[in-house]
Amino acid sequence: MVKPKIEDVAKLAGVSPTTVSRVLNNRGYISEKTRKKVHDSMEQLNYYPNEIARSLFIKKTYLIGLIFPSTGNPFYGQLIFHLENICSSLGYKVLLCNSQNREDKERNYLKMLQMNQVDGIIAGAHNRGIEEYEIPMLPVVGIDRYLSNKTPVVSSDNYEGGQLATQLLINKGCKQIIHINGPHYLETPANLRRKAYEDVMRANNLNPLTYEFPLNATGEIVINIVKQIFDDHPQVEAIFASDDLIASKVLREARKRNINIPQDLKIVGYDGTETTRMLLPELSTVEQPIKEIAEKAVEIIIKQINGEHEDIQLETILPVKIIDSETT
Amino acid sequence: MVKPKIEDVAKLAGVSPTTVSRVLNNRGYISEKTRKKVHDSMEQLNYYPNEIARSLFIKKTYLIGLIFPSTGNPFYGQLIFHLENICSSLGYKVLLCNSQNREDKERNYLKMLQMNQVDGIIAGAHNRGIEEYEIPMLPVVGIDRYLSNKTPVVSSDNYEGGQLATQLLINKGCKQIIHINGPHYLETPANLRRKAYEDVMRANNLNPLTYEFPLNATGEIVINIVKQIFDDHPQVEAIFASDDLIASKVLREARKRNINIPQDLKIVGYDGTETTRMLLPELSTVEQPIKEIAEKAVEIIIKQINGEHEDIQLETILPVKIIDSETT
DNA sequence: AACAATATGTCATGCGGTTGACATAAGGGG
DNA sequence: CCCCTTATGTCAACCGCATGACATATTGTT
Repeated sequence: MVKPKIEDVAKLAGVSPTTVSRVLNNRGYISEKTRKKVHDSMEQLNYYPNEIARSLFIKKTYLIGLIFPSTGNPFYGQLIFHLENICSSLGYKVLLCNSQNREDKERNYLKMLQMNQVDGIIAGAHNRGIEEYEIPMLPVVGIDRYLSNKTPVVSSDNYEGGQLATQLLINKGCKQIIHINGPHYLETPANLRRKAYEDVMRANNLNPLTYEFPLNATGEIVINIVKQIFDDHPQVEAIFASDDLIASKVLREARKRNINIPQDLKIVGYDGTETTRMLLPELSTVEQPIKEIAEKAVEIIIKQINGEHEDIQLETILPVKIIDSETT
Repeated sequence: MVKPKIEDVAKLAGVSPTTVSRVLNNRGYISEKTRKKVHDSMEQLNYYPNEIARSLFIKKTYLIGLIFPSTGNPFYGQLIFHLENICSSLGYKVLLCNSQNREDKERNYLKMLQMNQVDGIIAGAHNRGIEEYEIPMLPVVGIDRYLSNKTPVVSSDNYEGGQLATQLLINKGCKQIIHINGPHYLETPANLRRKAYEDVMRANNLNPLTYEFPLNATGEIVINIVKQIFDDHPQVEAIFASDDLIASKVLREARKRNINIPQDLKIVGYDGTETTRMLLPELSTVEQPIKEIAEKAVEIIIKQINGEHEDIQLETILPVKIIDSETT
């Protein structure tokens, strides 16, 4: 029992292959009677049109490649969930790639996606020095990453997020506020969080101090930096971490050191994913509009795919929301 | 500038299309000189072999479909990460499907995957009454779900997990132990957690008591049930939740009620994902071997794809590990 | 009765790549 | 010098489906 093809359906229905194809694609004149006959035969044979063959002919796969560091990360997991969801509702399928922030992987995935003739790529991972994202004729959208100077980017308002977080802490009377961020050299809009923090600090005549952790930070590395911060600055009043996982480490370490939260130390994280909000609702954080980011990204990629290049803006920035919870 | 094809490469390299194909597939005799010429031409033209065309001919796509409720969930997010990772290392690509536990979605995805000629499907979502998983000629593996009585299943040792958790609580002197679980009617190996709990309770002359929450539980529903448990049984000594997210709600509510943990109330969750361990390391839990589950599942699907049906066992059960942390 | 609209069939071509059959040519070994 | 191995080319068929061109019926309309 091999897979049935159009020919088999036609034979069973007593019509010509062309007629079956016409039914499948709603082309030309088809009577209700034969339409039914054909559909019945397809069901009986358990026939499913071969999308591969179809794609080859129409030169379109309805496939979109997603390149992100890892679905295991709550932020990317939720983002990818929404991306897939929206794509699926529009008839697009999704090829998943976990780049793990590794340049070699990213390159290979890029190649693979092209070989598989994807209609577009949405990427939220990017190691410097991958110019390969400038792919002639292939729509690409970046999420929180500048992929090339022609690639549209969607991100939340990282600068505003940094402002909101820093201002909140200042408003609550903190002066010694430390920021923890990823590596500086990475050219991502997320760097704006740090810039906003530093700007706001200076505007308030306060000294900014940013600790950096290396990329691909393991939990170990992060906790070491957190410990170091507490050791270096025992009188720190607030810590603004550039993501919730780091913030949770800070929270953990502070509790271990019997520091009163929020009286003696205030903490603000970043992302506000469903998972974090569920597991750690007490954490104050800057919530990213993950679903809206996904919607925008898909909207733009579809526009590109459909050749509507006019009304595509290169940069889309969505508003964030600060959640003033129990750690502030 | 359309996409180059073999013919274009051949022309540029000054050889015949067949020769290019020979280079690509390492067939027949090829001199090092022409091999280089061909590769140079491919690079110059930015040529990538069209996998769609290739797939059509060789009747194999190297695609594997993944159907799970949501990448947003930490457990599935991590599981999918590993699945994709392993598949990718074996030359397989992954089509992602978020079924959201919805029967209609699941059916559509199943159809879609067949139309796209996937080589196999790994599914961890299953609504009762979908017999469509019995797909002739299409390898399928279930993770923690019985998909059909011929479909191999991989899961962690849910019974042992339930035993370990319950026994731990009993060993620590608890008598009033309540269990929270998903709906009973769902035929999943996870039901064994409940069975183990009830068995162990009875074996110790204790009364088991299981609270069920409906499927697709929103955070709201879960927190309501948790509140109800505390209202109904103020003197409860321990709660064993069938996943960490629920356990976190219990923990949260207990703190809100100023119940001392672990002195007055002990809590054990289930799953032990990286995210939970990071955000809520104090939570005692039963850790599933997520990576190993993924490895087994892929191993089995590949064996099926390669037609090695002999040494495939229908049920694979992997050991769990209890983490005795601060909530016990 | 003439004509348009509807309904279906036949046939050939192409999407991009693979493969087998067969031809041809150069070079090396005996 | 003959034969075998190596290296490459030509050609046609095929994978499953879409599509355009064209032919042929059967209806219904005026």
